[in-house]
Amino acid sequence: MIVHIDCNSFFVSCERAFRPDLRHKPVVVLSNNDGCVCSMSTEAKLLGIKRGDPYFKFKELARTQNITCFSGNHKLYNDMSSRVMDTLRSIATNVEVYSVDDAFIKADTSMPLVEYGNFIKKKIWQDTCIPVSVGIAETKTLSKIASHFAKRYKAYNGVAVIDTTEKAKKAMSLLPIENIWGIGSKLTIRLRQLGIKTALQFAEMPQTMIHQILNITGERTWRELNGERCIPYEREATGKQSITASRSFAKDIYDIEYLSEAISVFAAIVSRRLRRQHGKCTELYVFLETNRFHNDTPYMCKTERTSFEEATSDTLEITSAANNALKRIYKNGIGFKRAGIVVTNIVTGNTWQMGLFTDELKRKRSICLMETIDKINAMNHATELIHVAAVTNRGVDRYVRNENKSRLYTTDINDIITVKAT
DNA sequence: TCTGGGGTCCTAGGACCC
DNA sequence: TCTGGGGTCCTAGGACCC
Repeated sequence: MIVHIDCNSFFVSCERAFRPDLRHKPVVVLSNNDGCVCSMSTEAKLLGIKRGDPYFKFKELARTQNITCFSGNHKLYNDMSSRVMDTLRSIATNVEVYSVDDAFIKADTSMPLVEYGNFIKKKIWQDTCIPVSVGIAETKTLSKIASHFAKRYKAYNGVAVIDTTEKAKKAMSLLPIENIWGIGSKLTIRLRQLGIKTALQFAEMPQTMIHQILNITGERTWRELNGERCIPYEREATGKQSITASRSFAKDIYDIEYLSEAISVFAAIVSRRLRRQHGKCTELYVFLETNRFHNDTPYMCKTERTSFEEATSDTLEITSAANNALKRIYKNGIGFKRAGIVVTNIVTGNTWQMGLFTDELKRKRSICLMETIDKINAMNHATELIHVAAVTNRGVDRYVRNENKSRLYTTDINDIITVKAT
């Protein structure tokens, strides 16, 4: 059996772990730039707040209803996530970390399944103060459905097990298709046009029909609902195949100097992440985007691709290539709301294709320089001590709104929590 | 005034080859 | 006069996820 563990309102729960006074109160965590809702507590949901709602539209409601709003503090959430995953690893040997707030494990236990689920839930709460929902079923897709029910219906007390065909059918008959893992907005529209409304109706569609209207991914979902395991179980997280760094700005940016500085910060971020996974890239995309929500100006997204002759993770090389790409797509007089960098074609390990004219000495020096910079920067969590000259150490944050950020309770010694005796 | 960021996988269609 | 067909590889973009 496969166990799906899903943290409840994860970002909100991370904030609450250090602010127990906020339990049972409406809380939301906003996206970068205090843009829209990323995570909300049930109490906030009951007040009508939905995931993705823009902050400016409910700011007044937040004030009158005493909704606590946090800016995203992703360093904290990532650290809390790794604590949750560590607890899971102490329980099972085959943890698949699926995202920051959910994971799969294979049930390897003699315990009754509901008891096992409760044990996991309790242990994570003990270790991290993060509430989770646990779903157990034959396939990943069904275990996702189980955890969905565990989260939404109080009677389950956070643990739901689907271990018979009858239970699977019952659960699926109550689940709208758009809540199936793998069925997004486009497929929902198409399926609804065919009169398919519930997961059970979808699962009972004839295979010939599935072939006609779905691609291989959709078919896999259909098989999984019918109890056939076909989404592979990936225990070891492999390195990323692409790494992105991007931000929306608080206002439209017209100045190429500003953009260049942001792009240089992104270059440093992706280079560092590349080196952290012992990877090098050969391809780089730089993109600039105008505001999608302005009706008076046309939406525009310009992307420029660059490739490196030899795979690299050198900040200087990536920064310079990214800035050259920026110059090629920048247009004077256009205000850009978002910019970013993506590196792909990542090779990992010590073997990679060398360039024809590689300067061996230069390459060795570059590796040595990057190692040294990483070591020095690792000594200070708050700001980077060493960065490319064009970049201020305020990073991209100077263009980004971040008004209600909580402290780095778990990763910065200066932010560690103080306990008062009463 | 104000609407996120970081990923994966799949596929249609173009480029290219013989 | 008459102008192929089949295969592979690559890539941009779509769809989906959290």
